[in-house]
Amino acid sequence: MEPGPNILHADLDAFYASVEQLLDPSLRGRPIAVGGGGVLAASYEARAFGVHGAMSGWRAKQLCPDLIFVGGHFSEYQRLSDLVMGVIGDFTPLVQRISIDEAFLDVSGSTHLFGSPGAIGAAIRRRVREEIGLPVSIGAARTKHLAKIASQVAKPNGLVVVEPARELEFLHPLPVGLVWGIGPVTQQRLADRGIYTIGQLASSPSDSLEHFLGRALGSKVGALAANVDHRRVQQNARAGSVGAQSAFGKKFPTDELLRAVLGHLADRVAGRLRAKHRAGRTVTVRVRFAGMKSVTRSITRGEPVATTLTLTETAHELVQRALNAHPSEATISLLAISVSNLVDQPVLQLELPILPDEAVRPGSPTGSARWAVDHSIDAVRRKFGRTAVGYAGVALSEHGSVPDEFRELAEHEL
DNA sequence: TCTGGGGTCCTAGGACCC
DNA sequence: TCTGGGGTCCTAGGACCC
Repeated sequence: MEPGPNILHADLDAFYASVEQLLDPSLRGRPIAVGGGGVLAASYEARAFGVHGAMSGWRAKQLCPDLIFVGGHFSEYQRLSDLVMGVIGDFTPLVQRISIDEAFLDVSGSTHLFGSPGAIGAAIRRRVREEIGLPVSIGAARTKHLAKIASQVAKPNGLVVVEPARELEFLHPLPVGLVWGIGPVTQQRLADRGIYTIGQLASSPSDSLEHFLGRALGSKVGALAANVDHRRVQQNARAGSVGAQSAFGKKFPTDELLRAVLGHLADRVAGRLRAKHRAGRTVTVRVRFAGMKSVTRSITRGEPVATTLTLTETAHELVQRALNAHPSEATISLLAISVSNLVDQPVLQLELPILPDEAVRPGSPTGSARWAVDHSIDAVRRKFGRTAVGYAGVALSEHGSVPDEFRELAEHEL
């Protein structure tokens, strides 16, 4: 007996923009973009004009002169997303939240209570629309991969159930770009070989697929074509890295610039690590040069890092290394810091005399003093907000055009 | 098409150990 | 002394996703 299409993928439609239209009824039915200088999210009315995320504001205005720009209501996004997840949680405890606007559900244990997967999908959509006021699209299938493709096909504001007997029939006419893991580069490579649909992909010899797609993607595609996707819906996986980046146009990498930007980035990253009671052994920096070419440098240490000063210093050394290796590049346009190889950093450890990242420099605080300073700053910020206090040259630096509240909340755009 | 920010996963080469 | 294979970790780059 065949298992039913018990995996659901729920995806909120144009999430940020839909929230803005919910909050301000005068925006409903009109082309809007969330963001100031650039478009972070566009309503479907705006997308009809070709406006999409990651587009500059003036370009969007060119395409759609009536476009209305609105600022973002960030805490509302999180609150409404939590409400939606709450509705979903009424139907099954097996929920894997992938991002602020997207989740997988396994309803195999719920069908005896709520009916078929299709009925559950319809009920979720109805409740989210009536109780919260947001459109959500849902795909249902036997596997996560297929359910996600189904929800993309269902957009906007639809429901698509892929019955097990009709999986290949559903899949084969669809464009290869819907396959998870096939982006613009691979899509172009496939197009060069005359492959545009998933059906064409499935019927090309698997060894040649692996040859030019790479083994990992090749076997993934093979598994999709053969409908053997064994990934389960998993609850709450923890992040494996924490990072931040800042783009600032072309600038000369003066020591002043490096200190200001890296200080700001390290402050964000280390603060988030501490908030999660985590620390990381590997520090990676990325430097992007004027021509969009970028390089990375990383170092892995014995002791995990979570203090702002140590992270700033480590990042500075790594960036210096990257710059030294490319003496012909005069200007840079982006800096990034990421910390990975994360370990738990129990609060208990804050009181031990020997503490992580004990790198000591003349005239600067020791490791334990750094922890103490960071935690005082964290505490004040929790009470009075981020800008209340910070390291000199960090709190007041205004590098990067994107306000901090916009960061961390990327919405997908298709 | 002039490009924002936070992540994941994979590959390949080299160092090092057994 | 030389050679070899396997495993693990680190580093750098790239593609992709939301």
